Amino acid sequence: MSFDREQVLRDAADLLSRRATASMDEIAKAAGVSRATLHRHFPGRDALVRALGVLGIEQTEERLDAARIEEGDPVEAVRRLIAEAVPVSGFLAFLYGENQLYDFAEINDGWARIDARVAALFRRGQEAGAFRYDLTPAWLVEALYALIAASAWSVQDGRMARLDAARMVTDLLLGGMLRTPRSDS
Amino acid sequence: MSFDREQVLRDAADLLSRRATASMDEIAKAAGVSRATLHRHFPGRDALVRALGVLGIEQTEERLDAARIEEGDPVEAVRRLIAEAVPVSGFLAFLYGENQLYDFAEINDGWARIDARVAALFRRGQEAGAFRYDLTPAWLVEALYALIAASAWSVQDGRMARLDAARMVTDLLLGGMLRTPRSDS
DNA sequence: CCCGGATGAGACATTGACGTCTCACCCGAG
DNA sequence: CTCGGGTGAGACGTCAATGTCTCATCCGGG
Repeated sequence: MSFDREQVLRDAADLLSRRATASMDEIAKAAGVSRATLHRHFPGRDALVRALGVLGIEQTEERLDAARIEEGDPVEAVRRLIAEAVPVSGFLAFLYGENQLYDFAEINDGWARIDARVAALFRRGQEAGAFRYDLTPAWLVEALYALIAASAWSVQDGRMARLDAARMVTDLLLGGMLRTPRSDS
Repeated sequence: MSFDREQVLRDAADLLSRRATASMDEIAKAAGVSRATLHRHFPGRDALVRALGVLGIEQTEERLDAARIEEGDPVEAVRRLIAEAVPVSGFLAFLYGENQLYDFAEINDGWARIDARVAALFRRGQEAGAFRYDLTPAWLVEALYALIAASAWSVQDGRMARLDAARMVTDLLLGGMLRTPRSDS
């Protein structure tokens, strides 16, 4: 049995995003390793959470890059963003829910960078006249994370098919954000 | 100094919905009472959480009743629902985030009742042709809770004005749910 | 096959949070 | 003013989770 660091962190994120109170023993079990092994690789809860945060930020930023959210039509950019974000929704759910729990500068910085990029996309869409003006970019960012996290949990609980997650989030979020004659009234 | 049970529970819900790991000491401080007093009224964490859950379910059901979500135009019923839910968003955020943590039958039953009522409203809206067919009622219920919780946290963090919360949630959620020529394509 | 590194299981010490309790003080009613 | 109930502060005992460590076993490379 060898230690797959990334898979362990992924499993930990999934569990901790649902149960922040999970013990190290429970996390180890969920990840399929022994507590001693978990401890050898992450010497304490803080170290585990830091590693989770760092990897989550890294992967999310990679996905934002892959989605090229700064380019092209903002509506299509949001579609690409969600399509890229959903496979790392476990990490995003952890980061979104847990950034209140731990005060690590590098995670806060990373989260702020991601926030800024996503908010800039929403602002760009407003300036291009595609998105509603009356929903603030800050709220749209918050809503994006909340819906992605919710979709991750629905998939985890078997209430949504994994293949449907991106479409459900996209349709609901974009449907709400798009500027229409109705939304301008 | 007298003990305002409901205010203490409200403060506890606000804290616990953000930090499920908060200690009883931290909860007591957030509620402005001593740990001993908190303990006298809620003899342990379980008792506190049970009381939170029961009060949260009770108040949410009262709000659903007040919103009369089973009556009238489904679009207007969703508006009323959100307007009534936002003032208890702290409890809802707690219930939504924490029903994974504790296994109390009465809270689970209450949550299931609320879920069923809200899902029935979304189904009614679909049958009336007002809401999209391609977003499942289960997803819409999930999204509703996620957005209400997100709005509560935004208000708590000072990123949204309390007075804007209901409108932000309503506009985004309804905008995404309403059936339009575009959504039918 | 051998060897070395990694892992799992579990024993045991440590620790922070919790539970329990006491006492001084406060507050409101009579 | 007195009295009784409630509260805050804090001391102290308890305990589950964590940290530390050992040892047997496994696995992969040479």
